[in-house]
Amino acid sequence: MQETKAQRTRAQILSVAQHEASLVGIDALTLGGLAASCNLSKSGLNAHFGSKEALQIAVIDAIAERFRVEVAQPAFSVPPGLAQLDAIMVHWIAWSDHPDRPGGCQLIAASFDFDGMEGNVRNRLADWINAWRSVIADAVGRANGVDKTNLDPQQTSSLAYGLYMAQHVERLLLGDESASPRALTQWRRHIGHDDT
Amino acid sequence: MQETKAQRTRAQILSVAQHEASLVGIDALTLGGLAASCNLSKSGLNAHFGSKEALQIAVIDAIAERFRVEVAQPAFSVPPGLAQLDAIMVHWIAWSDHPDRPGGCQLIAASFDFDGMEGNVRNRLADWINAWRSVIADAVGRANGVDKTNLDPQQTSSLAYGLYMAQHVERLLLGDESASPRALTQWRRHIGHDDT
DNA sequence: CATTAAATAGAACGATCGTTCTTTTTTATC
DNA sequence: GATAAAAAAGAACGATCGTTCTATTTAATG
Repeated sequence: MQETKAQRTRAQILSVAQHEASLVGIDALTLGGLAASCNLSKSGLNAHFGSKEALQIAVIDAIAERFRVEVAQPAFSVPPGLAQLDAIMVHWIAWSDHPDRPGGCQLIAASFDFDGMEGNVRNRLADWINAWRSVIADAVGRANGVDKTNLDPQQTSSLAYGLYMAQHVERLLLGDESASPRALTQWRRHIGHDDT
Repeated sequence: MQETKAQRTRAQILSVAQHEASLVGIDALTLGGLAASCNLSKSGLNAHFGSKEALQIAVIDAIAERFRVEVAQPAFSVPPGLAQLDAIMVHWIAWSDHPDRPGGCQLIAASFDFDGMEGNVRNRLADWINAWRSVIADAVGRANGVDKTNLDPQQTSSLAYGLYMAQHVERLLLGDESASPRALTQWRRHIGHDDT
């Protein structure tokens, strides 16, 4: 057997942790609650990571990896241009709205929890946010070249994040089901992409 | 003496609580920590509110009242139109960037903490977010009449919130000092207001 | 299958949380 | 200034947190 028991258990913990983090936030995860959800003892679970901080970082990394598969890869299978910018937002919002994330995107929510903290978790999170920002900005730059547009990469990247966060709050705090399509409409208007 | 001691102490607690809430979040406030910052005992402080939940609601109300004075009133002293929309964002961002809020706007941060919860605190917060959204949307509607523009009130309100949140994260998590002016520039471009 | 190592359970720890109860101090009022 | 009321302090509570240590069970290996 190539895959050891520990690897399987660890993967299961991280899967459950991602689900719980969507509901309560990465910072509010507890070893005890997580252990109960995994039918593990608190110490048995902790043995896989060593500390809560290490667990949180592992959760962030697991989320980021899944994000790469579910959002980045599909979006960048579309050739550069406005259609790619459109695909980025489509898959990004689908990620936030996915049934596996009943409380929405964990990383965006964590941004507001950790912005006033210090430490490794905050730094790892900031690294990821920065990375995805850069990915979007680069896609905007390429779209300018391909489709002869003149979008500011920085500003467009900020706008993407803003629409994404607005959609999160409107949908989950205010219960506005039209928030997601509205964000997508707004994005398409800004980048000047006709969705037909 | 018109003002009783309890009223003064309560006001001081709420003032300190607003400051701490900016740093750690409304949900992470603790009676013990707050009491220490106010040179009060834990029970002495709690006697003013009765429970942590009541304290949190009082903090939200205190923030909302100060928001009304520092943001809404100045913005709506400008006559309706695009200049008023501009003033809304100027004062709103100044609120987020104010030295009294070293961790940024407490209500926006709380939106991501309480969106997965139930209870009175969440409801009070959602009420306030909805109210300010409506205020912006109404201002957009009036601007359309005054300045012959055709801005969608819902979408423009969402955009305002989005740019505001993007600015928060960029400035406080990523350390980007240009985030605030960039949000304002983006807002002016969208509403078509020339800042001269 | 026996042996060793890995994985997990269980118990206990110190710390901190919100809340409650009683006592003391301070404030307001006559 | 005496008196009653209000405000604050102090101690204790049960609960929950992350972490650590030891014992037990399970899995991997020769």
